[in-house]
Amino acid sequence: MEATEEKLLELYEKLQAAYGPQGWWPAETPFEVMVGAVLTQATAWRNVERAIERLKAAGALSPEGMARLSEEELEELIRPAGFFRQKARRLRALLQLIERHGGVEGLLALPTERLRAELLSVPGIGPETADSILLYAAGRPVFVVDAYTRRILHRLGLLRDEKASYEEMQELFERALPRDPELFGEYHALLVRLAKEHCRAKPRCAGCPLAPPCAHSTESA
DNA sequence: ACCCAGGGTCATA
DNA sequence: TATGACCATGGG
Repeated sequence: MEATEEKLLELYEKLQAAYGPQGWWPAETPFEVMVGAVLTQATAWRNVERAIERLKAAGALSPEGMARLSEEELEELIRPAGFFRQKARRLRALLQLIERHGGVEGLLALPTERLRAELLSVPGIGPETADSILLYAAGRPVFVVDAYTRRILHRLGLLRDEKASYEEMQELFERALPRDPELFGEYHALLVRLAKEHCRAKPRCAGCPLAPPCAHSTESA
């Protein structure tokens, strides 16, 4: 096994030992995961929770319930999540994809590659949002890459070229790790946790579970 | 008052 | 291909 792959496994074990299970994705249904995946784009999860709660209270946290809303009503409900006009459009486009496949179950039953392509065809759903849905709603062994992932890999010196694409980084993880959706889900959540816990902590590296050089430090190793 | 969140799209060059 | 502007709310 290559050195990089071993380090990715080591990192996972360290994070897991430090933080334990993260229990992602916090949602009761696959549809709720999909909605949350759109709402959380460039948005603090706290604000997404408010929006989700409002949708739930309005009976709009199901495809049927959401379909009953006008675009303006949907906008108003999700307002706390920010970018609410864009996101209302994106949710409605996602809803149409779901309806075209006879419901959430039908859509999520598609083969992984096909499902990914269908999700990416929805305006406003990019690689990370699509993969979050594949992993956390459909339970597929797909690794979710985000800005934190790139930053941390870079700091740890695990990125060959600085300009690795999303898919290249994804392949890196998917090659290094056992193809287990449970593990992928925890790993991604742990990377987010690491960033949240310590990136803005003061003092900066207090309690960081990683050996120095600290993975999230902006200073070069 | 500034910075940034569990991104993605579109217009320029 | 590669930057920048834009979307918008809420907390540090």
